[in-house]
Amino acid sequence: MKGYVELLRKKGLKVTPQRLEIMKYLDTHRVHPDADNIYTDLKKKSPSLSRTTVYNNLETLRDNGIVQVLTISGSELRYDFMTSSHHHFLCKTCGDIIDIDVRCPFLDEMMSGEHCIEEVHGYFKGTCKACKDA
Amino acid sequence: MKGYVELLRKKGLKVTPQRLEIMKYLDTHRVHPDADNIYTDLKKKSPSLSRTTVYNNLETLRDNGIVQVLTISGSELRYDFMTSSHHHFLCKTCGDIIDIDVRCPFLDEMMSGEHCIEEVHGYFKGTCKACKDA
DNA sequence: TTATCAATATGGAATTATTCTAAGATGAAA
DNA sequence: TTTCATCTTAGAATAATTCCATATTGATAA
Repeated sequence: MKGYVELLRKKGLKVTPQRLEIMKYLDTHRVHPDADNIYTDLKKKSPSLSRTTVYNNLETLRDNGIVQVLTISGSELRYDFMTSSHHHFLCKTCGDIIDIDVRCPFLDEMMSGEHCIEEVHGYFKGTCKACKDA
Repeated sequence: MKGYVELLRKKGLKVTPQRLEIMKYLDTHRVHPDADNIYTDLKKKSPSLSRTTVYNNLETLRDNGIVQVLTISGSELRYDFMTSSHHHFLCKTCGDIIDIDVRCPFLDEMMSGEHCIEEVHGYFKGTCKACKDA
C-alpha cells in the first residue's frame, strides 16, 4: 500500500481510502475490469462507495498516467494499471482481454512522425487459444 | 452504385435503398463517421429513414466485412469503409481520426501466434500536426 | 407477372455506460 | 486546529445503442 501512497503524492494527488482501494484493485486484478466491475467488487467491502467516485478516480488516475484506458471492447471502457508498453488481444468468444508483449519497429517510426503521439494501442481481436481448442 | 450492388449480392445480402445509401455514404465520407452522423445526414434526403435501420445495416455490413468498426474514441463507434489494412490516429484536440499507413513486421509475427486473429487495430492518440502548430 | 416469405425497415420504448449536479465530508498545508 | 481546495456521495440526466412489435419489401419461383 505504501507504493500507492507515494505514487499519489508524487503526482500531487490527495490520498483517500477510495483512491487507494481502486489502485490496489487494478494492481491486483490484471484482467482489465470495467468501472462497474471495480464498483461492484469494492462496494462489498465499502458499502458507502459511490459509483461516481469510481468514475472520478479512474479519470484522475488516467489523467496522471497511473492507469490506462482500453477502448478495445467498444461498449465499455476497460482499465489497466499502467505498466510497461504492451498490447491487447480480445477474444470475441469468451470476452477475455489478454496482454500481448510488444517489440515493433513500426512504433518507433510512428513516434518520430509529424503528429505528437501520447498513446499507442494495439488491439487484436479474434478467438483465443482456449476457445479455439474447446 | 453498381459496385455496391455487386458487393451485396456477392455476400448474399438483399439490396435495399437504405443499405446502398449507407454504403455510398461511408465510401464517400472517409472521415470515420459515427452512426448518428450517418443517420442525420442521410435523413435529410430520406426523411423516413430510421435510426435503427442505420444501426442494423452497420452491423450487417460489419458482419460481412464490408465496413470496419473503430473503437478508438471510447464514447461512440466509428465506421470505416473496408479497404486495405491501415491504422488510425485520434487527435485529442480536434477529434479528427487520421488514417495511418502500415508496414509492421510485428503484425506478421502476431498473426502466426497461438490465437486466431481476425482483426488488427493500431490506435495512436495525441495531438495532430495542425493542432500542434496552431 | 404475381404470389410468397424471409429479410429488412420503422418508430418508439428500454437499456446501459457514463456524466452531471449540488451538497456534504475530508486530507493536508499553514 | 483551522481552513479550504479537493474529494465523495446519491441521484438525476444524458447519450449511444439495443430491443421490440409491426409493417414493408426484395428476390425467388410458380
